[in-house]
Amino acid sequence: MSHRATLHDVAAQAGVSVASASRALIGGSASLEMISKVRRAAKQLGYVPDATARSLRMGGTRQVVFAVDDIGNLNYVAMLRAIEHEFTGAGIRLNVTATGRSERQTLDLVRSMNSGAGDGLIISPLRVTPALRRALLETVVPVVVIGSLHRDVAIDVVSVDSALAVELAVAHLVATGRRRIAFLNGPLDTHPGASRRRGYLAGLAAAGMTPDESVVEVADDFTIEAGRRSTALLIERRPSNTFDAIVAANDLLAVGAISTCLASGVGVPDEVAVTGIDDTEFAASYNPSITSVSIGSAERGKRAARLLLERFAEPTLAPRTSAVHPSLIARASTGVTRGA
Amino acid sequence: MSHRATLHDVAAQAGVSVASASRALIGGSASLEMISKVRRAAKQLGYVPDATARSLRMGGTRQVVFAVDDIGNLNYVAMLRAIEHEFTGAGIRLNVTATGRSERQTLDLVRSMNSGAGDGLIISPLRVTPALRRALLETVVPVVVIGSLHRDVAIDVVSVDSALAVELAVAHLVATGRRRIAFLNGPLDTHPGASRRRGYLAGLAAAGMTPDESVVEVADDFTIEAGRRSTALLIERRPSNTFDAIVAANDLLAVGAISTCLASGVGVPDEVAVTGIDDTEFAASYNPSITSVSIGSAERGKRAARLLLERFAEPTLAPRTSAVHPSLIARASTGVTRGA
DNA sequence: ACCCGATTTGAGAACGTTCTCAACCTTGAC
DNA sequence: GTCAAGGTTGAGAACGTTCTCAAATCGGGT
Repeated sequence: MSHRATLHDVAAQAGVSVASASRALIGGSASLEMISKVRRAAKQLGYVPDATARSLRMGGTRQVVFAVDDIGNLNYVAMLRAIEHEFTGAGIRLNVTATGRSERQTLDLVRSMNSGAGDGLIISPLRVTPALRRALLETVVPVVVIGSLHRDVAIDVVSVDSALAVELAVAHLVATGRRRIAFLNGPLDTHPGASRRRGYLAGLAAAGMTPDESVVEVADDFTIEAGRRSTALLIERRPSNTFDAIVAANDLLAVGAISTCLASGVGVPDEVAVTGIDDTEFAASYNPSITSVSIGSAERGKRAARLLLERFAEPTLAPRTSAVHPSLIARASTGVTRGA
Repeated sequence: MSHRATLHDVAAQAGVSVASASRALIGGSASLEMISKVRRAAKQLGYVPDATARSLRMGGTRQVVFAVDDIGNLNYVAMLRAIEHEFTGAGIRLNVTATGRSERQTLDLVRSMNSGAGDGLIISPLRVTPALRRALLETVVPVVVIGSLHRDVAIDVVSVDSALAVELAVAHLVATGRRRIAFLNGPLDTHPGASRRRGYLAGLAAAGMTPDESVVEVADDFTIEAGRRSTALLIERRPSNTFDAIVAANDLLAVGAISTCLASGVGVPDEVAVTGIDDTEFAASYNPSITSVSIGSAERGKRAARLLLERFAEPTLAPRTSAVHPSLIARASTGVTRGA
């Protein structure tokens, strides 16, 4: 096994032409004798077709890239699983890459699509910069964005009303008797950060409450650690700036908020109720279990995959937008005891 | 832009031969005038080299595959990050694929390496079946296994003494005064499942305790849900088969154990202490924070990446094994209050 | 026996790149 | 003015596959 057997070797071994060998293996018109001869030779040599050569000839790797900012967020894992499930049937391999937090890395990835990194791209970017928007538009393969593009560009999008998600959380807290609702947001230069802030303000307005910036904290990332640090700041400012609830912009921030509250002797949900967003497994399993607004991560992944498959089949389709509706799941962190 | 510009187009635009265009862009011997001419033409046409064609010609995609059973396990995310970090410097793209729990899927993936899915494979399999071992040996590209192969095969391995990890947990529980230590294991047909069971028995023996199978449960997966179900069974059998500690075979099982204990009114750590393994972010952030044995996931990822890079440079190297040592991090779930 | 249509086969092009090789041009030394 | 050495260029092969097209073979109907 000094070197992989090629189709040429198989053909020679079977005593037929390369063209016939290809047909026999791939299923073109070939006699039964030819098929069995070639199959035998292929098995004997341990022949495995070269995907690179096939891609070059056929024009198209059967690979789709899924790009995500933080692979450690279970939110994206749910999307990933749904997408993978949708593609395995179609014989498409999914290539997951974490773009990290640097725009540079994201741009490199998007541009690499033009050099044949895959036949399509599903991307869920936290930050949509003008450069990224331009890069996405210049991509030669179809792209589906999970999130928002801020502007009307000719790209398929699966979106969710992120602001509404926060409004639902605020409404739930108001309905369960909370009166001073703090807000633990993620970075404002991200799409979720910006729209969730809008939702927070809208939610307060709907309840006839006036916003108070002294109970609003902006974490520098959507992570547990960032949530911890920002929550500590919120607690420090009490009791002069008091609150009886925290709306966190995602589940990881909510976990950071709860753990910091408890460590500081602030009872959850007795003194402070906490809500998250994403409805990850993390939220359901935490102690106390965390009330969270589902923004349909699995559903969004599924839809993104289908949009891409449809575009593969029909490339001239007009760009489409698919919206998923958020829904709140009440749990112990807002005083709702779990049913059986 | 009906169709991507090729090197041929660039050469025509610049009025030179394809060979010269290639040299000018790649850095072969070429005059300054040639370089600037070709660069200009390339920019003008928006030329991006085709990775597939280059791979075919050069023999080798600059891509490495990382295969993992459960991408939802933060343990693997830590490995992933470390591996990615190691590769980005070398200009290698990492292709992550979750093989799910089916052996079939894993085998397909490993075999796909022979058709050019990547230049190397890092795999962390829960179950090493004879078929998988054979497939790994037949792989034409270098493979690094994170875990264990059960047998002496000519493949690079990064291992950790998984049994010792459990022994450390048992010793810690004994040292903190626990006397009846239950064991919440994962499936026995997995490598971690089997070796952690050995560690549990060894740990008990070292403390002069006799094992009691009525306080041992085997979950059918290394997940929170499975941990919940099995812990419920353990609790059901109390108080006739009582216990004051649970050693869980990983952090997810530990979370399932704690949440089920608390839901059943069993205090943690007062009545029952719980330990996990993997030292994931989950363990550190849970309430109570979970004592866990770190098995150096990030370190193992880093070493695996380096082993692979070294083998790329020196393919004839003898197979090596690199071992990481486990270490226990004590937290609240065993009654240790966290320091500042 | 002959011919027409249908099926099977083989030779070779093509995908886009890099690399080998020979031809060409420059430069400088005698 | 000639020659050698060195650098630069272009033609074409090669990577391994699929596909087009024409040649060859086979079948049956007269």
